[in-house]
Amino acid sequence: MLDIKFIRENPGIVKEAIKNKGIALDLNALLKADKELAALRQRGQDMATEKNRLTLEIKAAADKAPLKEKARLLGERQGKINKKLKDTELALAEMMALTPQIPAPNAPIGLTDADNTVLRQVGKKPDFGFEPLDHVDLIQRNNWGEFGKITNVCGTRTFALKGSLLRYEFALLQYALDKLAQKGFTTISVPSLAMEDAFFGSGHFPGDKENMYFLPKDGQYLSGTCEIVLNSLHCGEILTEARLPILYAGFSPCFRREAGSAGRDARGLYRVHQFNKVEQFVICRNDPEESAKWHAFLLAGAEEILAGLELPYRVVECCTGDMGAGKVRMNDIECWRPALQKYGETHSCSTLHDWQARRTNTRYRENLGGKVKFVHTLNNTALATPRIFVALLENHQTRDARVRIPKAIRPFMGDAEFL
RNA sequence: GGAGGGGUGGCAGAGCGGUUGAAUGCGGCGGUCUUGAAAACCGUUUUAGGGCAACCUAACGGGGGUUCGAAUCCCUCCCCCUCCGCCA
Repeated sequence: MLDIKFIRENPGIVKEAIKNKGIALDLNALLKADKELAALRQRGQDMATEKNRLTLEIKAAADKAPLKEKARLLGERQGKINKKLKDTELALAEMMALTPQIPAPNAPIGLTDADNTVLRQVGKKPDFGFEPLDHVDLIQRNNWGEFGKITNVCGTRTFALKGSLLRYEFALLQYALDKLAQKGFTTISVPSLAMEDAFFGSGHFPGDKENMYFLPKDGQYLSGTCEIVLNSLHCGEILTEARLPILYAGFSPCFRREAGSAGRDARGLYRVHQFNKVEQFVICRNDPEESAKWHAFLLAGAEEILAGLELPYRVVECCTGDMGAGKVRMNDIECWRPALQKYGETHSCSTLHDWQARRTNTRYRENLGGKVKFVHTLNNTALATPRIFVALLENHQTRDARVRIPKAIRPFMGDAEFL
């Protein structure tokens, strides 16, 4: 969500962003509703002033009846205006919710990930000297998981991990949490259940509703990332500047319906309905330079984790259409998948400036001058399981279908060298 | 699931139909005093929209209603707390 004043003053810039992000929003209709609303507000306010004046007169008057009747009639007219005002407000709010953040000038322009550009490639792709197995074969050979029966019991895109692979999952999550704690993050586990407002606040609603599991008896949704909850942790608050930045390393199980991706990545652990994720989340001062600094910090955090996992990866600059409505900038990290001979997304680092903060009404008071401003928010994956297993198992496999554990993880795995 | 009690400014906590946008205390900010600090004292301190300004309007968990007038009464939803029941 953008500032209405910014939209009034920069309709051209906003129209450009709407076009480049492929958003279905008629900005002219929005501006028209905004004008209508201003006029209605003025009329409503004038009537309220008059009504307040009458009310005081009634209180003082000896004969209240004629004044009361006058006030009642005014109230009727007021009701009509207020109805119109509410309708217009609602229509405007719906359009405002769709207004996109302005993408950074250096973001590639394009509507699909085909227009993303590769920033850098890191690490050496493994040269096996044999035909590598894919992660599903490795799991089945070692009896590390279950893909067949479990889907009969639990549905599509579900899985079970067994034995050392299950232990590996906990080790990796612990590794990521420890790493972030060392970097100054507050580690925090949050519920996967959340109420609608949180999904609106993060920007996942109204657009991405189809991708959320809904629990109709309770009116709650299952979130696909703990960003949704972390983003609302300070909603409605006015923080002191001294409290910023707030760094959260969040953990939660994540749920995604994967609506619209039927048949895609159907094999294995890459795209599943339920997974676990450690997420980096930053709340900072309203300052683009400050945001840029934390963006680099979050990206570096993910890359340090991948370095510890000894995985080859590349960093991608996402184009306008791929980054999502709220984002200024988005960098995906894609890890190498030897079996498919291609890269697959494992991390996503985003700068949103005050776009989410406006939706959650999260603000802070500046030290100097005491001005109240919206905070900036950023987020990046730290580590998501089981998706990371795709790269981890395939890249570290041996000729005899064993899997090597990266040195950094061995302390969490009883110092074992192999799974 | 059953019974009850609550949600008010940065925080604590009054108000329970009419100058209450809101007492009081704490905290914050400015000042007096002091070599400096503390203490004490004085002043100041919600947010949002409109207006050059004086000022006007709105907001006491969300939404709706009653009334000339609602933080205060009614309805409804959400959240928190206590007790009972059930439960990992």
